[in-house]
Amino acid sequence: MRINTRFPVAIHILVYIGIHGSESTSESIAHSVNTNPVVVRRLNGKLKKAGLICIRNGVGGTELARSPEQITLRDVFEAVVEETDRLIFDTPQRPNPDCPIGGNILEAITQPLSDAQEGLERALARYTIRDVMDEIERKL
Amino acid sequence: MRINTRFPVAIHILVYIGIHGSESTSESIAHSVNTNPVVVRRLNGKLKKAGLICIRNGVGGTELARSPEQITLRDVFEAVVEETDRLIFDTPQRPNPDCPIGGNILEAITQPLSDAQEGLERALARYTIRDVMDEIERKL
DNA sequence: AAATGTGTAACTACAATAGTTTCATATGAG
DNA sequence: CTCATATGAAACTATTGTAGTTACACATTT
Repeated sequence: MRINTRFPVAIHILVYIGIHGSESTSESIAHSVNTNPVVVRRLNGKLKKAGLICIRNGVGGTELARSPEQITLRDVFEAVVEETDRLIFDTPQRPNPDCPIGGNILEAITQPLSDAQEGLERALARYTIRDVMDEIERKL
Repeated sequence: MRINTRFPVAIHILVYIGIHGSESTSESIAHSVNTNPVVVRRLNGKLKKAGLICIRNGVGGTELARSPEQITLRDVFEAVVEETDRLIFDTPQRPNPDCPIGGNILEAITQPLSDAQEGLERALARYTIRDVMDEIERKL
């Protein structure tokens, strides 16, 4: 598999910003995630690029670019998953092209694999950052 | 991400066996996949354990344990995905437990993540090894 | 100008895993 | 029975992805 911890951490970051507002610096977020501020900044860069957060350079601080109920987990997923591994399944490097099966297998499984990913993303689209925030507040 | 190439290769193996029948040895399959026979044997072990194929020890050879239209890609997925990474998303090692968010985030995202995986597997369940075989034969 | 936070590059450390080698074991053919 | 051949499994290497870290230039407010 290729999905890594970036996705759950990105959710964590957005929830943190959703709760703490513009006080949120990469330092304070990193403290909650229990990681290095640079790791947070790298993810913040992706979230910003995806239009999910606004970052104030210089003085620092971060805000959600839209309300938490308008940010779905699918949005987050698409923000942090690299272009290169948009497909969560790796396909083997190079099946034998001289074999009728090896030469066609990759194309033959394209549809099922992209269906699978679509199924996953559709499920994620049913949850928002607000839902996660509520779930956390419910436990406090 | 954690899903690796095992899943696509496992599909390849089953399609190969479906087409070539009991002639299929780890050697001949490996040739089609363009990998090492031991890699194939490792996967075969999982497929056998999952009841998808029968392996003849000693003399060698492999067969599907049931007809290709009765083997869904979900069956294959579940056969090759390790128990330890049943969840395709990693969760970060250890968010800060002293932070209200860090201490509850993992639980709060459990449901969405398992929904996502269920969505993925449900999509895979709609395809069988037969479908992939047909798709390949259509291209020949 | 000083203080503080972000952006980014470069590097290290670690983990997962594909690939490989090797050999014991199982099975059928001669 | 013995030989040839295939599988099963252990052990090891090489590669790759990535989290973590360090360091520093740049931006912005006071």
